[in-house]
Amino acid sequence: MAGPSDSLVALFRELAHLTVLDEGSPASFRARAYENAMEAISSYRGDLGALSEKELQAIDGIGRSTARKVREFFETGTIAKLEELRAKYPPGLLELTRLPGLGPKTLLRLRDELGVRNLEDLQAALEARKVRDVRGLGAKTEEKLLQAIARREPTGKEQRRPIAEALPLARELVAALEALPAVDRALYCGSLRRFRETVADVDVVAASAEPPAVMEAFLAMPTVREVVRSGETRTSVVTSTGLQVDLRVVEPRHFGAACQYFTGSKAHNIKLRQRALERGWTLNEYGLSVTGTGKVVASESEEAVYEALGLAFIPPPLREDRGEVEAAAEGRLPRSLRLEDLRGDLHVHTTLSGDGRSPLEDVVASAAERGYDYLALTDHAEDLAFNGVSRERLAGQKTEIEALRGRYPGMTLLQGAELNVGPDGGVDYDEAFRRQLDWCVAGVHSHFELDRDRQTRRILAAMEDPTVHAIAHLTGRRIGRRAGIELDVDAVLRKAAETGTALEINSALGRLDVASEVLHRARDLPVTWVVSTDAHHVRELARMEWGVLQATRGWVDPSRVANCWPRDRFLAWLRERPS
DNA sequence: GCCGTTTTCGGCCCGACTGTTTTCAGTCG
Repeated sequence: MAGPSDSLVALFRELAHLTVLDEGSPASFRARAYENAMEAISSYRGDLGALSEKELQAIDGIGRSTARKVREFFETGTIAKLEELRAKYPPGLLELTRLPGLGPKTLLRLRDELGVRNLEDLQAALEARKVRDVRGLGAKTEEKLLQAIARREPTGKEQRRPIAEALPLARELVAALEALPAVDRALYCGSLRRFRETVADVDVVAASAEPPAVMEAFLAMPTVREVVRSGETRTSVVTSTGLQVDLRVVEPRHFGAACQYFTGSKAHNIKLRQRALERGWTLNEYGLSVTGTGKVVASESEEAVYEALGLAFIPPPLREDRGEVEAAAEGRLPRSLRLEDLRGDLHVHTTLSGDGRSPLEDVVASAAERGYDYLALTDHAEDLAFNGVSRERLAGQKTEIEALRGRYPGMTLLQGAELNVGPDGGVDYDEAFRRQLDWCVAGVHSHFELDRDRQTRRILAAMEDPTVHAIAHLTGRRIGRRAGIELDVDAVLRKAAETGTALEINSALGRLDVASEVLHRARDLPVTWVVSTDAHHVRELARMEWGVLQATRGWVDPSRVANCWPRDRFLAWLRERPS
């Protein structure tokens, strides 16, 4: 959803980055204020450009200075302060801040004392062994920086990885750790547990009474390619895929506090620690304790930490400092979705689709095993190259479904299709044929290159079609591989509220489409959602758990999720739709 | 730079690891 506020957010991100360098401090309060402003800007629903300086200042996280910069941006297209910093710290120098191990203080000292202005300068200084002459730096630092430069491209933390890549690895590692006799429990934390769509690294916490044994076994795991650093309780490695993994080993009695701590986000934890301080306590990875005496208030479970702080338990996907701490304090957190809330799956394929891998019978049997009350079969409609299904074959499937209905009386089977949204919003077959189907989802599978206006009109047109019940994977993005179509998201959300057309939350890890930012943006709008797996194989029916986390992250209330409704209500909703 | 107030300046979160120190600063998460 590219719009003016997105470029504004990007400018503040750059401002924060440059300010850390300018002040020579990663803990710069000014930089943090810019980051808070970023959050305030991106979560503001409305036209920021229409607000006066005074109105801007009324927004939490925006003060006099930021308000002025926002106005400046809308009036001139830029921010003078940013231009000034850009001139002071050219891109070549800025690039060096991405080198692991090189912080702002050292970088500025290298610039002032050795005249380092870019990567080439630094490399030359390192090779000439001049860096060791700078006070506070030595031969080891030279070695470390040379290595950091050498492996700059493929590994390390510069490149965020899609969740679809990191999550399976994290699960394997956790399972391998839990299989160790020395390990009580293990859990992946960090941004992965918060269910961010990309991650810079994987954080794993393990509970053990014998940390050295765990570290030794961890370092010996086959996936470990390189050891970044290793201590008694904390170790960082790079895996064979280039992903960094940080393992923290704690005593079992500290497990909950450690998981809380390492799950973050940073901003969420800062809020929590402030709350602890107000109560005369200190919160760290070992627990919540009384400042001074060290008497433990809570440490064994995350639940206990939140409870002691007077907060409802905050599910990890919500921990982004988007107002969840305040909401938890006031008892108005959204009721999070649970897997068992889902009463049916409304987007699944069978072998009828060219890319489906499980036959109809198996798909229906698996859905029944999951205890679903209803299931919609949605094979690809005819316009999709290779994989699409003709009217005749769809009619044949209807007969098969009819026969299966007798065998699964407890589950309502809906015959549907996944329609293709054409460049102008038209969909497959003809209206009379589509009306014979029980349930249609419509999604974008082509023409990703159209401009934002046309894409928006295209989606709005599909939503107005009375035979379209839901829009599948709204943008068509593949995380880390293909950007989705650009859309005026607010217009789409308004249309969804107006027409009652549901928006799908696609559970495939590579999609997670609708994005959580958009879900969050819609939190107070009367939009109907469906959480679907888009399964092409029976094992992919299990993806529903990811859709649940995605919805949670987006503050989606289960009362607005159509496939959380009991069958009677769901079917009544289907019948009621205007046509 | 924001916030809040005992209104206009002071506070703003915490610890491990590393490398360079002679007691700690810088970086990272």
